[in-house]
Amino acid sequence: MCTAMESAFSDLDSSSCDFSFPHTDDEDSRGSMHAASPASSLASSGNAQDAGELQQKKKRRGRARSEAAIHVVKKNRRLKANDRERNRMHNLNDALDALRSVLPAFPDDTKLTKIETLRFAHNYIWALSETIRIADQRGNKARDSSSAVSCMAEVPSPGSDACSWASSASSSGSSPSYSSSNPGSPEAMDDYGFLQADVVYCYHSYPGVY
DNA sequence: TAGGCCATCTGGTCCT
DNA sequence: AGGACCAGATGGCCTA
Repeated sequence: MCTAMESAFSDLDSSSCDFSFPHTDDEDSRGSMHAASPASSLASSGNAQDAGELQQKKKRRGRARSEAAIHVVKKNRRLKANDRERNRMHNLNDALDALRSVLPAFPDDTKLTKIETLRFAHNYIWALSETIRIADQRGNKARDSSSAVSCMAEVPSPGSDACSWASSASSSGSSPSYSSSNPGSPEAMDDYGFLQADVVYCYHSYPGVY
């Protein structure tokens, strides 16, 4: 948006602050800067009052210049901070994209919003955890009864059709409600129509969310 | 046109 | 002092 402005300021540092000053008292006094030589000649003429005024002018000019320099330094710092903040948000968005990529996809290919991505991931992780837990339970039972258990990985792999798995997931469009309750509670999953207590999923593979 | 989502800017606070 | 993080403000874009 303000790249031109950024580039304009990006290579500014405190050492290069003598130009590009905003409008200041200094500017107003620049006219008198050029008129300084006559003034100095006046001072050298022995007029003590004029000499005092000249000193005052010099002081004012110096103060204005340093204020302007501070202003530019501050502006430069702000622009650098803006740049960092932009990068930080880009990184955050990249992480969100990475998260989206390992979540089951919806058939209509609508990109999940940020909040949806986080909530979906929250539920998805819970579902996978439940899968493991239930599979473990089944495994123990199977061992006890010496019968083989065939596991079907029903939890969709990343990028697969989430709706075949979470049938009602898209029923609320792209704005699924979110249960802030304990992820371990079944009602937390109901929003997406995920795992029900009587449904057994076998853990197949963990998506590589980082 | 209102509302939702998003990117960006900004100032404040905390941490190293 | 400078960077990271955060939350509020603002404006643009899109959709119902």
